[in-house]
Amino acid sequence: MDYCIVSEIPLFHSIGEEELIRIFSELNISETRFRKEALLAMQDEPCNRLIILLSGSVKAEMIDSSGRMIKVEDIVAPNPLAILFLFGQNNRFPVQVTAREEVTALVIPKQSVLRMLGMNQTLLKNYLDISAGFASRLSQKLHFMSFRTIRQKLAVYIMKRSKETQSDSIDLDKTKSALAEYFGVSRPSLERELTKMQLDGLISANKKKIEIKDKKELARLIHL
Amino acid sequence: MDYCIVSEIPLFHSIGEEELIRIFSELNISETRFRKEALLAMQDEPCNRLIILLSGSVKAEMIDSSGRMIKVEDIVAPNPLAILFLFGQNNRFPVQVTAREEVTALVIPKQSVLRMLGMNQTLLKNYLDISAGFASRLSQKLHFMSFRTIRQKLAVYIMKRSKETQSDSIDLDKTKSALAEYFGVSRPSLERELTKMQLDGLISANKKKIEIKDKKELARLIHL
DNA sequence: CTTAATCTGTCACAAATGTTACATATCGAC
DNA sequence: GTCGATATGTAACATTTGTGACAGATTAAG
Repeated sequence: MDYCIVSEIPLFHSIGEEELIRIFSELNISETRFRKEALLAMQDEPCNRLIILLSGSVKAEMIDSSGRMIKVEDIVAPNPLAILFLFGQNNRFPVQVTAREEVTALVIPKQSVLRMLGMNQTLLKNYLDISAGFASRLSQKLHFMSFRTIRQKLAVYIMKRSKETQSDSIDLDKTKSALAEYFGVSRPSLERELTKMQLDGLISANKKKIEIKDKKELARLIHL
Repeated sequence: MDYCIVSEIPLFHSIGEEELIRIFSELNISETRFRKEALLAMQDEPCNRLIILLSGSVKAEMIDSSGRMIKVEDIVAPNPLAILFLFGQNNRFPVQVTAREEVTALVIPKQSVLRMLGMNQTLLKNYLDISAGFASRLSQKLHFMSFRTIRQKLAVYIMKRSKETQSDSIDLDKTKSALAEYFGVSRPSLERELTKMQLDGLISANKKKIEIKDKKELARLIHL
């Protein structure tokens, strides 16, 4: 295994090469390759190993018993998957994970993860930081979902993106269909609201670019 | 501090008295008392300590800048609070935490938590298990919110409660107003849907008691 | 460049939900 | 019990959102 690649993994940040080799040598860690469309984990399967992507990307989906899929998230290297659900009482994968392309991944059994975290304080801190990051995004999404109207959700989304890029003009990274899905609303409804907001002079939207025209009103929308 | 009380705390489960005393003696841990309505943590305040309730209970609320409150959760002793957000980059309390009654709590600085987790494998496992439990509930609530219609949400809620009590008849513990708030819908809309579901023969609702009449159809609603 | 697939913008219409209002019922303090 | 506060049940009406459909635009593959 290549130290250059492994040291890029957030979980192993700031850990020296010798220390890393020592840790790896003591544990049962394997590198596995998955083809496109291969299953890395099935929904409801016991979550007994940590999977960290080394290259490629996967999609996580929820399947209900009627077979309908709900896309949950995309995960790209070098991130871990389902790190929040590795431990716990009845820990099962909440989603099905499929390779979107050729994927290589590190697979570490749960027991080894536990030992590993006890071996190195920095590693432990990394693990906790990464977990907190995921938890924070989960919680943010929940907060986001609590906004009632599409207009409010758009306001939140636009203001957040604008803050991130320090600009009154934002570029959509996802397609509008994906955005509608993320919002949990239908695509035409999202389009309609974008159009209305443009008519109302709140924003100016063109293709994948949105410009903020009335920051005050957008802020007001969010705060009730 | 009393070992009997401390050993009831999930985080310290299965840890012997001497070991616990050793751990506590090395760390900076304090016991604090809060009066009713006292603030244990403010929203957006840096989350630099772990707070574990020893007795009493608190409520966690989100406040937007218009002052509107969204009740998030009640936490009772002997549970920890905001354990998921203790670490991470820009870790702040996502909610405001207020004592619902007289409360005593263990307060452990973040650095001490880190050291503590490195000192004892069982403690580490407990911590990770507890975190996973919270993450799992968060994820479940998100899944719950993703159901579109009020009827679906009611179906999920009723079926879940029915499973918990092993009975086709459930009692509401909250008022219907509170339930509506939890669902993120208006009270009259919730009432209307309950009435409709009764007319459709799915349930029979009276005061705070709901009986399941058509389990098959309720299950179908959930799975699309 | 051509073609097929996907994404985008826009309708008209249906369905779900919110709002406001009011009457009644229930609960708690006294 | 009385009384005020809160919870419940219901209605008419307004608003928001979903659905299905369509044509044009954009993108990716060949």
